[in-house]
Amino acid sequence: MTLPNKYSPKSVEDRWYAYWMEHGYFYSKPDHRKPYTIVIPPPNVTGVLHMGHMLNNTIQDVLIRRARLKGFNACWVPGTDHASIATEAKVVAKLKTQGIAKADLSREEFLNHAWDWTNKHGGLILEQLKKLGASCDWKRTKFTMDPEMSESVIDVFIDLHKKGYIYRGHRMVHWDPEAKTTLSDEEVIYEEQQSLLYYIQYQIEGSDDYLTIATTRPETIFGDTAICIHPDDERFTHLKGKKAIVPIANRAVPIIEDTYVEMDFGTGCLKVTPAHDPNDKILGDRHKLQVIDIFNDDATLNTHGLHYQGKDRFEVRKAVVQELAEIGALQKSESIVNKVGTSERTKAVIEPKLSHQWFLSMSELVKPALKAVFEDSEIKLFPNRFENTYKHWLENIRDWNISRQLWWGQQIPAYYYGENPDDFVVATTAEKALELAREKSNNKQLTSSDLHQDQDVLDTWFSSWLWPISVFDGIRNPENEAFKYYYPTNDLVTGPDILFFWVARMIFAGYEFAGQKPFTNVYLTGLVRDKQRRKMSKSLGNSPEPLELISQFGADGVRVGLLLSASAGNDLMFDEDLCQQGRSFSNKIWNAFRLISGWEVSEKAKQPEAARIGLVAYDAVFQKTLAEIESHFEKYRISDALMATYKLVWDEFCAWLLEIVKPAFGEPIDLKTYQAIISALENNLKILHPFMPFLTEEIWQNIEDRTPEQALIIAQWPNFKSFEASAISDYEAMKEIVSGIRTIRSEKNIPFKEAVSLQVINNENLNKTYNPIVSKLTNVSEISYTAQQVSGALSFRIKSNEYFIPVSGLMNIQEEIDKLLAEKSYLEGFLKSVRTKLSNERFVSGAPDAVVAVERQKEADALAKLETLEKSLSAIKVG
RNA sequence: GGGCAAUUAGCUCAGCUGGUUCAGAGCACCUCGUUUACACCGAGGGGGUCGGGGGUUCGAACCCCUCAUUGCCCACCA
Repeated sequence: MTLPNKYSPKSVEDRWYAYWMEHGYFYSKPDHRKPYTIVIPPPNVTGVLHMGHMLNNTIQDVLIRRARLKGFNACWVPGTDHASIATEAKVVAKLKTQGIAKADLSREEFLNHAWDWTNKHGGLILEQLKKLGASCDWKRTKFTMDPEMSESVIDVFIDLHKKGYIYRGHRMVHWDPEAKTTLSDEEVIYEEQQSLLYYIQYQIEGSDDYLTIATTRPETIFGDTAICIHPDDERFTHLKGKKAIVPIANRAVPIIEDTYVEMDFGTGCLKVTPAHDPNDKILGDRHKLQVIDIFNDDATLNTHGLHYQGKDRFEVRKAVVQELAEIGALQKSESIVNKVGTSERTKAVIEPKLSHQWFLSMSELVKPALKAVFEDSEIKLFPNRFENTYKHWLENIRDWNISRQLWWGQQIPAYYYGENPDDFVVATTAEKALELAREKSNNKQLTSSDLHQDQDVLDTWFSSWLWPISVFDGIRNPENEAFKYYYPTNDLVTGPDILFFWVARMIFAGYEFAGQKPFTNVYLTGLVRDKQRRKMSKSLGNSPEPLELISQFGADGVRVGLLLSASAGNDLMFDEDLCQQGRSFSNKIWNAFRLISGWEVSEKAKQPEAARIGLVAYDAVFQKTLAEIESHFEKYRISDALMATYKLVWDEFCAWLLEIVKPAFGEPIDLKTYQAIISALENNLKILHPFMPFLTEEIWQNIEDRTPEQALIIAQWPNFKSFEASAISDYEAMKEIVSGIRTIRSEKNIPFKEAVSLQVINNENLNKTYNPIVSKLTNVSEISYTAQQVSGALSFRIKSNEYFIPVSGLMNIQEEIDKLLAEKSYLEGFLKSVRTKLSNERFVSGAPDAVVAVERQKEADALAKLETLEKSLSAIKVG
């Protein structure tokens, strides 16, 4: 068998993915095993894979593959989200390029276009995930608008309405003038902006006097219905009970008094626009003010805007300022930093707007979600600092605006039958609604044409909050086998940006509709940024194309690269060098396999002693690492688990063990060693597999012919065995000796081929078992023991042991002396600090005995080593 | 304005209960090396007042106070 000296992922990855699919390893159905379940955070159905998805899904795949190897029935449910605002916006934009306006279409026609779009682009992202190696149970793929998923959403709406949690209200909500829909509080992002604060003069009715207000939104003067002053503000006592004239609009509005006004901000006078500011709305309610809405749905001005009718709000702002200046009503403007709400999806500046919307009362739903995290520890967040954020949000939660003025989504199952806003019923179908409506209205004559379904759809999150339940059909059919088996799921992996949108709400839904938590552990990943810490964005062009990265470095290389520096909750500064490292690692493993596979095996050859003891020691190191990896995973320290695996394979397996057992050139390897090495390699492949699925399966299948039942993906995780810690420490001491000899060879340019001999003063009574390894790795022909300093030799010291390598020819005595003196002075300093500590009575009496003993040991070691140094110095000077 | 977190080597980050894991890892860097798996390699090496200041303690990267810087979350000051 000849193998290329570089691992080429391209030829391997598709082949193994197809093999895994063909043999159904990803598919899960309930059985006697314990389940391990993850539901994917469903990406937007028309989205494309970005680096955030790569990170997020790599972590999920690592967890799933590991669980599979550990004997769990692993089930990773994939799917997509209909993302109402984003998808509807895309469809609207696409129609626009075809010259079709949404307004010209019926709801049904529009939805047909939207479904076409979804079917065309939908699921592309899931195909991309396959390139990454994601081992999802594709047979369970769900879409939040699948008929049964939508049905669950409607059922839940009706249930909550019955319980009295859902209500319809006339409220001030966040209006996105671009998407022409309301948004929930969470969908509004406040951004700091440099704005101008305008000082505008309003004439007092029936006088030449005027007052000045300060505002950042002069265009809303058309909606002014009062001026407000603080009742205690002595500057304005004379204005009480009077009226002011709104400039341009030339309307008189009352001057009201309210303690809400801050006397030191602006001028102390506030214009009140109840239709366009939440605070003004409260003031307006309190003082029974008129409400004048001046905007159309797209934030152009309506008839109240007079000659500005039909123009956009920002355009009008400039024009109004101009006009105010011309009529002498603009006193001044000054620069100010304020926060402006923008739409999370469209980035449009939000307009507060009064309208009828559907709300979900949160006060009851929140309770079990708080208890689950803070009392029962049923759910854990990683890293746990997010629990604070979670708590704060839950404790201050406000009712959830769940209606959206869109068509793409689940239409609200409310049917109106009368003039009154309360004349509606809620039902799964129009037929049932009619029945209910006849009952409620006491009007048996009502017909279906008298009923009108609410035109709005539900917030996308109102379907995705059911995801862990609804993917197993647990809403409609809670007794089904799959739901009972897989729910609650185990781990959720997602970004902190959707902690409120999604994670918290899934917890609400879990307790409310399934009576149980939806998952146990929430792993919150960081954001993937570029190496200058900037967010990845299309406009900056700093986001690498994931599939290109995969073709460049291999999926395994990219996975390793992403995971190496991604600790939970911390942002990841992505750098292609990381993928480079991942690819190098792939190649290293590949070449280790090449080496092993090239060996000729002899049944007659005897196992060398070096190989025998090397294998024993490696076994202990492997077990120790296995335990470490386990502990890292328990704490969700995935990058640490990977790093421990990386070092085990690269350093311990490749750099040490393989060098120890490697037969001489042209020589065969003995069967016993060979078998042990294969077994060690196989164990390594198992623990590597979650991180690097393709490469490991490739090597695994190359080691010998395997049946589908023997595939690595479903192999058994290595067993834990006890190991002797002392074996490891002796082995580590051996490494120090090897390193000491290599250093001398390197410093003195003694080539490896030239054998040297080693003489040892074994003060430490070091285990000689490892001598064969030392000899092999450093080409030491003979190791002998002595009690005397050796003259004419280069030396190094480990603890109080001294090692000599006699050299023929001249050696630089002064250099050796300097080296010894430097070591001596360092040691003296060290000894002094230890002794200072030990001579401190309070340390000796206060510190635990073990700590004091350690210090005394340090002192003894230092003294012993100093003694050997002194001897060497005098010996070398004499010599 | 309120809250949370971070600050350790050139970069990215560990450092868990204060003491043998105590100043570490990986990458990068420098020197050397065509040793029969791998230059996507090997051997060796340099590099940090643990953000500043104060305190507690026998002992502090770690606990407390304070200042600074950065990031995130929340909040209706026009």
